[in-house]
This record gives sequence, structure tokens and C-alpha cells, in this order.
Amino acid sequence: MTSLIAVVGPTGTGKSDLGIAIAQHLAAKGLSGEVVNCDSMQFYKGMDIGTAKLSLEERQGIPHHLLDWLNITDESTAAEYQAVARPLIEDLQAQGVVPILVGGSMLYVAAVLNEFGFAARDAEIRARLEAELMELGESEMYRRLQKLAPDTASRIDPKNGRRIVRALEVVTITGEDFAAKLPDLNESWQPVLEIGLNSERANLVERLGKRAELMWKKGLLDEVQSLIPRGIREGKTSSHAIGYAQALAELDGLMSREEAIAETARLTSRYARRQMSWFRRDPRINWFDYQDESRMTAILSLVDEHIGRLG
RNA sequence: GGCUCUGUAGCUCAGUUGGUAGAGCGAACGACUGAAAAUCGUUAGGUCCGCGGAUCGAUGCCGCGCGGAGCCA
Repeated sequence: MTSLIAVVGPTGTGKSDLGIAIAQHLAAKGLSGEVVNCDSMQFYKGMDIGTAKLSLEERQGIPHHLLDWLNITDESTAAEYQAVARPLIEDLQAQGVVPILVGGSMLYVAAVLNEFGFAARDAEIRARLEAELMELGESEMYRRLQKLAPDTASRIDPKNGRRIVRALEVVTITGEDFAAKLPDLNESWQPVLEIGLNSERANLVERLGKRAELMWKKGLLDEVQSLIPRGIREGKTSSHAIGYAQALAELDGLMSREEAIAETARLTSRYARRQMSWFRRDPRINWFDYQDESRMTAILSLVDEHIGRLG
């Protein structure tokens, strides 16, 4: 049998450190564990400060995969991540290494850990639908979806243009109701030990505010400056990164530093909330408060149990 | 000291020709299948600065206070 561990939860709760601690714990027992990154912004080369990426030194010799594997202009999607991450995980397992999936990118985590198939995609159709959305508006597109795929339409908010477009894309390609194609989320891809780190909300919000300030002190502006010639403004995924968009706004004189930091803190807190609302639904997760002193002992004993049970 | 403007939700502000109020942001909660650090939904918050007056009825009109901003001395 093979083992698989995942560390999830909202941003700023110490997932990266825990991943390393687990790997070290395994090493101490004569086993070996390696981290597989599942933070969609840490994929990007050059985006370090604003994504709270661990430095090489901080990784303490533990191998990290899928970190710095994309150029800033590359688009990132959950389906592609799944296609890369799953074979990598299986490869590690074949070598007797325990993969430790670490990250808070909700859809990406699900794409790996759940029985999760993606419906077809077509860039041209998508582009056309996006243009139509801009021109006709959400309600018109939603009406069209209701006609073509009533089941799908009933599951999507009439104002959610993004999801309406994707559903129309799938329906156009396959001619089938998108909703009917969605697999059961309760099935795991593999047996997995999932650890969730969370925090009392007010405490986390305060911490994330300080973290935003610290990112500026550490030189986020310089980092962003250096990414401009490499195309961060054109990156479809990377340009949306919290902190980076705000740093660009400051560089362009659209925001004061104070505003940029406050906006970054605000967006990060909101993001953490969405992460919690997503991960709370996953019944496999063993939750721990990131400040709980006794959490490490409890987590490591879960790890031992998992390794022992699965061999 | 005089004149003018101003005080409405946690914040920024709409509004009511007098019948006790709204939006954005924030907050809490939720949805989520190829941009998910995305996209979107629901809900809770108000002695409408205070006191007095006229009025059937005041957040709105009048008077007096208190707070803020500006201009003139």
C-alpha cells in the first residue's frame, strides 16, 4: 500500500512549515517524505515574497516539487495541475517516498485528492463566449444556458458570468448537460491523511494584516518591478495574485503604499474565508488550531498511524 | 469673534417636496469541476448628533446646544 498526506487550510496558518515538520518526522523514522506544492501562485518563478514561498534554506533540505515550475506568463489551470501532480505523486510513491501535498488552492487540492474528471475545453469557443458575455451581459447568457442545459443552469447563480461561460462551453462542445457529468465528490482518488490548519478568525485577520505589511518591508515592490519585463502584466493567472496587483497599482501611481497594503490585507482575509468555507465541506480533514501547542504531537501520531496502517 | 458648510449602518456617502431610511465597502455565513489568490449569492447592522418647539406625525421645518470643516477678521 502507498501513503499520501495532505496539508490544507487557509493562508497564513503555517502549512509550509508543517509539511517540512512531517517530512523530517518521517526521515527520523528512516522513511522519506517530500513536499508537493499545491499553492497555485507558488508555481510561478520569481513570485516569492508575495506568495510567502519558503526559501531554499527554509526548506531544510526537504525536496519540494511543483514550486517554480511555471513562467509568469503561463496560464495555470486545475486540470493541468492534476495531469502533472498525479503522475508525480505516483512516481514518488513508487520510489517509496511519502508525498506530502501542501497548499490552500481549493480547486487544485480537490482535483488531486478527489475522484475528479474535467469536462472538455475549447479555447476558441471559450473566447467567443467571453466576448458574448461582455456584449450581452449575464442575464442573456444565463437564459441561453437555461434553454440548453436547465439542470446546469439551476446550479449556477444567474449573475456569475464566469461559471455561466464555462458551462456553456462544455454544453457547446459535448451537447450534454454539464451538471450530469459531474462525478461524486465523496470518492477519494487515493486513501489520504488530510490535515487542516485553521485559526480563530479575528486572530488570523490580524496576522494577515501584519503579513501584508511585512511583504512590503521585505521588498515586494522590487520583486514586482523585476517581474514587469518578464510579463507579469500579461499573465492571465499570475497578474491576479493578491499583493502583486496592488504592488503594480502602487508602482503605477494608482494607489498609495498605505492603500496598497490595506487592500492586500483585505483581499487576503477574504480569500482565507473562502478557503475555510471550501475546506469545511471535506469530511476527511483532521482540523487543528495553528496556535495549539499540542497540535504537533497529535498530528505526528496521526501520521504514524497512517503510515503504519498503509505500510 | 463673524459668516458659510456639515453631523444618516463599523467606514465613505445617497435619500426622504414631513408618513421613522438606502448603496458601495467592511462583517458573518454560504455556493463553487479547465482563471479558484478566480467568480458569485444570502443575512445581520441605524434612539438618521442631543434637547426643546410648531405639526395628527420629524431624520427632514424652527430654536438652542455639542462635534467637525472652510472662509473672513
